[in-house]
Amino acid sequence: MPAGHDARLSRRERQIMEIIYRNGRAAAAEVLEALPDPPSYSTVRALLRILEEKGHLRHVKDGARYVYSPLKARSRAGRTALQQVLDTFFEGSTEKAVAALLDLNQQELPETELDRMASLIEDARREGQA
Amino acid sequence: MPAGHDARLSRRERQIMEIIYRNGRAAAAEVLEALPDPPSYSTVRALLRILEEKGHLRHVKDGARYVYSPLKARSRAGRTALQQVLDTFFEGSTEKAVAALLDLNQQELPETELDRMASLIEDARREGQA
DNA sequence: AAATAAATGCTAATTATTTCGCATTTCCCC
DNA sequence: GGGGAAATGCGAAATAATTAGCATTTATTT
Repeated sequence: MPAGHDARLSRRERQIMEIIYRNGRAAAAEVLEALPDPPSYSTVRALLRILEEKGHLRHVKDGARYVYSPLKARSRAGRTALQQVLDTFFEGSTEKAVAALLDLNQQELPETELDRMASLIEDARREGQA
Repeated sequence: MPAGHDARLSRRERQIMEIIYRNGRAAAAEVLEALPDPPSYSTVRALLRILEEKGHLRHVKDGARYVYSPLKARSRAGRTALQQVLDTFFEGSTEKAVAALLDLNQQELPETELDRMASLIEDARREGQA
């Protein structure tokens, strides 16, 4: 299995998967609305069908329409994606990635969140000693 | 501009960009070696040419061969990629992303690195107050 | 300087992706 | 339960991506 969420996805397929992970789930109309350079409704539906065939999505009926959600849990997909970014851009260094992450939202991090992150690091310290 | 490093890249293009970001720079033969489901040498060269035309890569000559490197600095590309992962999988929450990051390399984080990360958080705290 | 080795340039073909239209089904409301 | 609205299913055309071959250029070695 290669890198990324799934390196084998095509451009549109990946765009759609990202939209659905963001929303948690979505119907064709919502995906269409969120797509850059949006194609037709038919096109979106075709891609959703393909993604389902490939085993990346499933759907449930909600009235007349299909609501799609990812087969792979967001948390697991997120870990995979993070690992990929870590290896590609940060030489596998957790520290460098954390530094970049803190830099992203520089001014908007509330005290309480900083506190919790400090706790996370203390937890990791104790884990390491165990 | 859409998400990811560049959401408009095709599957192979993205694979190649990731390899070059990982290595810093690479010639065709090295890219070929690192590609999953490796195509022919000609194919790799064609894609490198395309990526250069599109403005993602540049090359310098090293003896007979071209050595390619990204036009966009790795640090900047890394920030963009992180932001994308943050928004797609962690609801934009820095805290959740940091937690996942610490979880990835659970047992392998040396004390000194944990110390430095704790300092980073303290720095962010001071920045926030400034 | 010639021969060899190793790289690139370009063109053309195959394959995959992306796209949309139209027929059909499903739901919802009166 | 009939009519309208809104969804899906399917098939097939157009576009984009991927691939490889062969001619040529560039470097290296003897």
